[in-house]
Amino acid sequence: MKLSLYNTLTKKIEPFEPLNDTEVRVYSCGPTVYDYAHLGNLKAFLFPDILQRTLRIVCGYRVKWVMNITDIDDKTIRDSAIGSELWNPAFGEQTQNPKANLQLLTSFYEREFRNDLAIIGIKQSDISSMPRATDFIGEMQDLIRNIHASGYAYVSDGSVYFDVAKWREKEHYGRLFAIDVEHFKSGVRIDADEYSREHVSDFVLWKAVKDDEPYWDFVLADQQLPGRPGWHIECSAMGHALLGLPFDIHTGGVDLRFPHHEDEIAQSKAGYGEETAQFWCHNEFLEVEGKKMSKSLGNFYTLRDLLDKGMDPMDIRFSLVNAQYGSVFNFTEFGVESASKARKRVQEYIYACFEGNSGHDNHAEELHRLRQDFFSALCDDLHMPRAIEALFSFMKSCPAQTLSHRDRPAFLELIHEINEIVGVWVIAPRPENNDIPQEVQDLAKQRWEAKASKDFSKADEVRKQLADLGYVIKDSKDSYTIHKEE
RNA sequence: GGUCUCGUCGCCUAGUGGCUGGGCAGGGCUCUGCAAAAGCCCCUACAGCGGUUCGAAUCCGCUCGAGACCUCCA
Repeated sequence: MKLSLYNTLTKKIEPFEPLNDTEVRVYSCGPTVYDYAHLGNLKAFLFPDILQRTLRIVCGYRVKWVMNITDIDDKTIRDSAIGSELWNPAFGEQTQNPKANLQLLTSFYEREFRNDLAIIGIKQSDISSMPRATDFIGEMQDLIRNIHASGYAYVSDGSVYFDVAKWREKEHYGRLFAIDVEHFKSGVRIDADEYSREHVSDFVLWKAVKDDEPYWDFVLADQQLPGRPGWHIECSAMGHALLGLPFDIHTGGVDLRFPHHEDEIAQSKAGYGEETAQFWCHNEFLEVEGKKMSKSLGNFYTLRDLLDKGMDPMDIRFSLVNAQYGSVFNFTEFGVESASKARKRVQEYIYACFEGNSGHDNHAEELHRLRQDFFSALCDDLHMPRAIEALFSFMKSCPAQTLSHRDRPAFLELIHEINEIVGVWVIAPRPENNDIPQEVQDLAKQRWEAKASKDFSKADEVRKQLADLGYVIKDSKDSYTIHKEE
């Protein structure tokens, strides 16, 4: 099946065709590792996860997915600086060497980030590489030299800037984001990693070293320019080095359209003479309980915050994934509960397909329609809500007990494929209560026997004992299950 | 103030000129000593006001309301 995607370059949903026939190359702007991943990060990384899974499973492409790790920027420097209140002993002992301190902080958060990815079901094995910016300083310097040689960069006070005004004489600047030319201030230089679009200005490619900050030696046209890279240059260099330009799809949050991605396009074109990517795809932000997530509103959640609240990471994944990436998503606790119930219903259906007797209805047609509807919804700009709807509609019209011995394996095969993308279910028979202590299992058995012999006071007494041990018994018609109390 | 998006059943999310979308909550039933779980059934909405049309939640206009960006954020 062919995928269509909204392309920020053209502001249209366009059919996707790979640039070469060996593999689809995807670059995702990854995290700046100065803190734990928050909900918004998760949404931003679940989007390319669903994208690459769809490209592989539904479209049948080989995919090369690169997600960078930004381990050098204003914030990582600030938080790792000597005297920083944000220094956490878990990073290790702070040294007198700024570069070593930076590395201690970023490697800590990078480990945590990789762990968080695993927790929400983004597989390390699906990501072909997660390059660190600091491992590509040489490539960035080469790129800056190229840009300088082609006349679009100049040196000022030991820093190197991109000459946007000059670039605009030749190329369209503002391809991803409508830049207000009225506010364009020619020759104004911006040193910070981020800046207001009201002050579109020359952005920094290389920042001159400051006291007590990490730096790398750099020679540009016989000038010694010790310093460190600007924010935008890393993605240009790593995308070029690892995927080659132009590659197929570049993803990131909507906030990155400008200036980050706009500048990436300009740099790469100026330095490499190539377009960056044929598709630029941006995920919308999420809100929490109807409000923008922010530290000041107190609704700012990291993944670990949510796990501490007792949420199941698979419910969080399902909740976030069951939304179209391009729409603002309202994350609520009730929404996670809803997602949890819905997810369990599907899981019950799957278990039921392994249990009991087969029905006699022929659901081949509905199965075919489910396959068609689910995957075509995904192929329409990753429209997951519509895809999931197809699954529930199927379950409604075809209860598990009615599936014939032929339909059951067919359904399981299909749900397995679906799960290769959604990734929140277990396609296997209901697990035995293996992790339940023997003592608890014995008590549960005693209760069942007492109940069978109509000794209800004994049965209730044993149930009480089990409750004290933290276990709940759920009876069905002719058996029971033991659950650990949450 | 500027730019933009959006208002769909109690809540969340689809749809998009005609055919009662899905999930959660809620109600009923089945099962059951009780409880829980599970399953089945029910629950006819599209902010308001005009207009276009044989027909609009879906197109156009206005009004009201909400949110986002413009400031660090994915």
